[in-house]
Amino acid sequence: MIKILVVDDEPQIARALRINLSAHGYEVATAPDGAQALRAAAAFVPDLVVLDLGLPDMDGTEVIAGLRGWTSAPILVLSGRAASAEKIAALDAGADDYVTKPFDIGELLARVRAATRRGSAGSDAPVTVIGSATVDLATREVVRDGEEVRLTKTEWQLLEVLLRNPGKLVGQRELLHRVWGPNYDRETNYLRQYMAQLRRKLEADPARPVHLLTEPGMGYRFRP
Amino acid sequence: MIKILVVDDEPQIARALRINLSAHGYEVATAPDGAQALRAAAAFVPDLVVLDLGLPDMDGTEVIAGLRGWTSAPILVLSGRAASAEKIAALDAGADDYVTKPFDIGELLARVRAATRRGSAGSDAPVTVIGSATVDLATREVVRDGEEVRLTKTEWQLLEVLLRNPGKLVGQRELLHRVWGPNYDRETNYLRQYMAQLRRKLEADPARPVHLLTEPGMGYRFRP
DNA sequence: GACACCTTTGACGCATTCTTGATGGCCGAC
DNA sequence: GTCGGCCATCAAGAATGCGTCAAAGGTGTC
Repeated sequence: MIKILVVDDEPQIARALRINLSAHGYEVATAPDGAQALRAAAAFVPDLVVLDLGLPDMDGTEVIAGLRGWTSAPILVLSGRAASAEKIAALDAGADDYVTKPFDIGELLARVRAATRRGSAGSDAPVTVIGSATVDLATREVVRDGEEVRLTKTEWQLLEVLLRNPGKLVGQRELLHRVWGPNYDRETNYLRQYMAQLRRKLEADPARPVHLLTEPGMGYRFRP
Repeated sequence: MIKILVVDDEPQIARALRINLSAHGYEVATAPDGAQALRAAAAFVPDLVVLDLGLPDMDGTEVIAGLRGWTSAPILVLSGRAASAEKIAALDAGADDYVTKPFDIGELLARVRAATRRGSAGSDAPVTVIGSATVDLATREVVRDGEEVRLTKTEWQLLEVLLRNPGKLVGQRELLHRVWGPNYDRETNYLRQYMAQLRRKLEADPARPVHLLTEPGMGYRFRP
């Protein structure tokens, strides 16, 4: 299910959005201010963020920057201000769309559809092959030599980040941030522990990995 | 260069858009109606389409459908009609954004940036060629004569600073500052050590570098 | 409450990398 | 011609980071 994080300090709007989005099959979480939004995003890992710019504690562009530091999920900005300068600042900070209040809920839903459609169409490769194993990120299933392989929640999260960036080096800080949250940036021993488990479950020779590679001092890389 | 196709039947608007987009470094083609737009898109293969919905010959959604049949380039719709139903129809037909006229040109440019940023995020290739080696800063990969070359963290940091300033002289103090931090401004021996390693790994003849050049007493320079 | 499973921590051997020192070549200054 | 500064190269010890094993909390289930 597509996960959406709604950030708005006005309870009525947040509630209305939650109801409408839920009714259309999205999984919704809400946050009332910038700090909680960043924390919720780290825990919830949304596929899209609906962000009200008029938050009490932080500037909207700061929240965008905080999100863009580790996620590329679409950000749809809501704002009462229609000034072009505001829109430009938000879009250039990393937002994907900008809607001025009052907004039509149908239009907002259409923009959400447009944003998620693009996000999932481009880089979604639901099934990945790692040696003799087949990983399906959509159904959360791993089959290896005909046998089903069980992965824990943490193992899935870690594997998913790597698989969604095929061939690309993913920094250890980024991995820790996206799997364990912002407060675990230094716990590289977690990475060692879980990478070893993934290799044991997926690689033909766990001691000599071919697809889940270590880049010492920097991070890890999935090579197709 | 990023290519944009502008589709508008009003010559003034088409001209204004062409001038503004060209001034910002885009390559622009224009088409005055739907039929020519589809033909121009096939020939021009744009990275983004700015599409006016009020075309004389075809309905806007038809044009969108015609484009979506074979390209996933972002489509940014312009329209004089602000009705939500229109917007929803266009977005669900495959458009990525919808701007109502009259529009602010700065905002349009920001939306163009946002759309192209997302599109190019996946396939952006900031690859640099050093002799027979190919350096990809995004994926942190170096391939030389078909073989993969491994660089350490420090080597990457040093190389990245040089590659991001192609042709430019980078002072030794700046290099030391950016790679090792503010307390190493005088340790020029580090630079010698690591420049030698980089040349050994990248240059055809490490003793006679062609791309990673020393400027005695000043710093180093990457020549493409 | 007992059990199984997952997560979190700690410790150790090992390989690689970083740091440091020493040597020799090139070039301009004197 | 000699000297001193700057650079390239080589060769160590020191430090860091990784993989692995093992075991202590935590959590949910039966």
